[in-house]
Amino acid sequence: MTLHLVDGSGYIFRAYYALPPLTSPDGTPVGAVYGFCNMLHRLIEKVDSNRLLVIFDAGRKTFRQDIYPEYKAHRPPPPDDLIPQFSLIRQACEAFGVPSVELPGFEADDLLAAYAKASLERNDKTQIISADKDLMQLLRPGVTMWDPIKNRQIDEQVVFEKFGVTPDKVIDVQALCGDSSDNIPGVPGFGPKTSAELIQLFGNLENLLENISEVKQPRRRDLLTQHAELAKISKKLVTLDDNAPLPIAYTEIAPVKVDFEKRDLFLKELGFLSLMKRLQLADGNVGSKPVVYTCIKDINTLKQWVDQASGAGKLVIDCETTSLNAMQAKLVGLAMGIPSGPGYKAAYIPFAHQENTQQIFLDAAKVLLQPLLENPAIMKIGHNLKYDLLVLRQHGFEVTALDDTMLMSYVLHGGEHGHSMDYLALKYLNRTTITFEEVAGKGKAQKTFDMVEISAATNYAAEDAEITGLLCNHFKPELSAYQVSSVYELTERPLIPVIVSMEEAGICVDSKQLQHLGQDFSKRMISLEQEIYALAGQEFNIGSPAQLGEILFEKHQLSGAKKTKTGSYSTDVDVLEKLVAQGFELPKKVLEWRGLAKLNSTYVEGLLNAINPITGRVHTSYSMVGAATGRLSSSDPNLQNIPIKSEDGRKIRQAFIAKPEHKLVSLDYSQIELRLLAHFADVPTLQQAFLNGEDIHARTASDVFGIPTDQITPQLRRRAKTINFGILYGISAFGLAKQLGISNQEASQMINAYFVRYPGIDAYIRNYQRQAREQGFVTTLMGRKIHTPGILDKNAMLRQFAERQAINAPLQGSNADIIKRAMIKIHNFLKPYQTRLLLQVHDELIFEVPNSEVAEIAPKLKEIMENITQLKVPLVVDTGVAENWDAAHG
DNA sequence: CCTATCACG
DNA sequence: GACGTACGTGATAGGA
Repeated sequence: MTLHLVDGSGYIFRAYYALPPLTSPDGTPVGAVYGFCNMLHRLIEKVDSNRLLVIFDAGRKTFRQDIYPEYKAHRPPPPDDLIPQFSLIRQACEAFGVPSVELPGFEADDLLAAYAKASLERNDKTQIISADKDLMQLLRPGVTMWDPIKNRQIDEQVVFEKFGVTPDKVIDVQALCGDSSDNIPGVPGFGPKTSAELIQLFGNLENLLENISEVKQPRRRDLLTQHAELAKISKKLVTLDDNAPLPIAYTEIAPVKVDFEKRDLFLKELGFLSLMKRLQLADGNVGSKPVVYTCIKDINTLKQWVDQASGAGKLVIDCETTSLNAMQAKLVGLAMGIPSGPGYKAAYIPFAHQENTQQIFLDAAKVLLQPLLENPAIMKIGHNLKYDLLVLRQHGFEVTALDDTMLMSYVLHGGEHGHSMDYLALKYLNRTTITFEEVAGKGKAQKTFDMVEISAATNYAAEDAEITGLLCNHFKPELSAYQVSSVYELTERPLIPVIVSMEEAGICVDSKQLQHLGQDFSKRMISLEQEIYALAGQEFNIGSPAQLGEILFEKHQLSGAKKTKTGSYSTDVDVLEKLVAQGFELPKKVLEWRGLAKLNSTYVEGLLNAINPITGRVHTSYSMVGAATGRLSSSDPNLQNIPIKSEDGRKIRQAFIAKPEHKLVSLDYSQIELRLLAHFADVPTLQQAFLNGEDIHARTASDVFGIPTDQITPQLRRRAKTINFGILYGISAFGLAKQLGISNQEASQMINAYFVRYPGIDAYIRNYQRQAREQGFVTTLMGRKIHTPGILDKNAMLRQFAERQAINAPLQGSNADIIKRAMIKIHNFLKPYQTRLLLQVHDELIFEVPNSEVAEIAPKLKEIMENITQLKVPLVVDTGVAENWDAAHG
């Protein structure tokens, strides 16, 4: 039986800093206690029915201060609101049935060493649960260490990366290089590299000190001779005392046994009711055997699973790959789930793990799997199937008949919460899943999935397949119960293959042209920099808002300083433009510089880096659940925010080109959200204006300002345009005033005039806000529900935010519905043609059309888009055909 | 890792 | 009476 030794003090500080400062009903601070209970619970589940001992520091004074008074002397005392929590945390251990110890005069680390020794003497295994580097010296056969933060085993390899030596030499290295966090001196001037090198050569500190003369470098010899005593003291300080007396005898540490009643009483007293409920739900899992997943390593087993899937008529699939970028991901394995009893059984097929054990060849598996995947009678269930489909297509698979649990969650709960599998598993199935980070690590050391051990990969991947199946069972009946079947069946689900095709197609970017642009921008930035430094009277980092704010508002004492919410000076466009209006040259140059910096880093460099080396094109990734309103979002790279407004920006857009013998064709819905507003709010004047094909902003200017259309100046038209957009966003007089640079009063008068001239708008706003208050969501043209949590919040700010969302969401969301339906219809229409849909930018579709098809296709696409639905106003689509995107957009 | 800024509809 | 103040996204650089 393994003994698990927990570094309790480490846990306390981690819990304290990870959580906001909660208080119990009686006002005691309990944030750290809460976090500690959570961690303790996870530990108990992890160690199952093995032995667990939590070890704490007893106080600040230990034998080490007698050796060296400066030891840990510079550590600040614990925060005030943590002090009362120490004893509560010891009570928590007791309440959870976990023994804990501490010993005055010794650190927790010494007790850990002593218990590990006792365990070794009896040939038991010890698992230390801590990330503390000072404990790494204890590693040896039989003593292992687990980092609970990074969720990984700390083995010799990790220790070597940290100290440059094996665990048995760690204390010697620490003695030489010291430790600033514990205030251990070491040899001044020696860092980790030097120390490790010397210990490698001499074996240990004592041998090194006896043979100082053999050290080659004179400086090192001097330092060692001079500070030998400090090194010896340092070694004493870092060496853990495994002779510390054991407060609880080794044999009395019993396996963990939770007294649920006692635990719940404790949690209730501290006000942790939701935690208590969560633990109660998990209680059934403690000590129970985990579900066993199958690893499919031979063709015969695979055949059995394929046959069963065939019989069941449904199959959960989940691809494991080397990358989140589907176009570049290599397929490493495939998890399958098949209905079994009330749940699912699940298996994992490894194809390409680096591990040197038997795996199935992808081509062999393909023979069995392909008929299943392309069979329209067998539903393929997945979570974010768009990704799996794209990966599978790159490996020669075709997949039809889809059900996607992520999209089900999206249509049921859009705006309410996220749609990641881990989150949904916890919320709807009360299941805590293995996270990707748990199997692959995180940060720089993160492994790609092919480096993960097959056994761990099986547990992770098969669990995902099982969870996906269970989520499908959970959500599928709800779709009709909540009347979102049609959005799911007619919009979201059929959109999957459309997006797959778009992402796979990618778009041509002229890299030569981009490089030239980059050079031009860089040159201009350099000369601007010189001018800016001259104007500022010093050099500084122009890209740093902090430094710029300091120069403008402190050094040069310019007026108009505005603070951001963190208290630093704001230097955004609005602020700088105000300064420019006062006649200052510096902010003008900075704005120009910023524009170029943005274009260069985000677009020139960003796009050049995004060119796929194999296809030579740029493949964005669309998120189908990124925006609560039903819009798509685009990332890696984002192709929905390519510049268009500035002259320089348009040059970026010109670099998006059609392939040879093709044209880019852009079709965009003209004023679609205003048309939807005219439709929903039933405003006769607006509807008539759209029916007449009038300039809508001029019309508004005429109506609001009471001036005939032919006398509208560009200035008035601009104001009307701003108020039109303002209405779409849930306007306030303040917002409009700020946007137009007019007084609140003038803005208020404009809004009043708007409501008077356009009866229906006011009712529209009140209607949707009422729906949001009564039902918690608003509904779009095609029945999509967009949740507006916060609409009843007692915090006025949050509530008003939700009220504005309730105004905007039906418009933005209906726009999304319309263009998504158009995309689906067009995708099917285009099957016999070479024309491909490449991009979607919310109200615009961009196609790559062979020259020979342009004349026939362009009008047909326009017709499909305009007739997707019948509103009280016409939908109008503008078409542009050209070699590049800028020219095509018109 | 978070904040400020800025690109788009 | 005060407070904050237009909707929805994603990428980058700086700085703790």
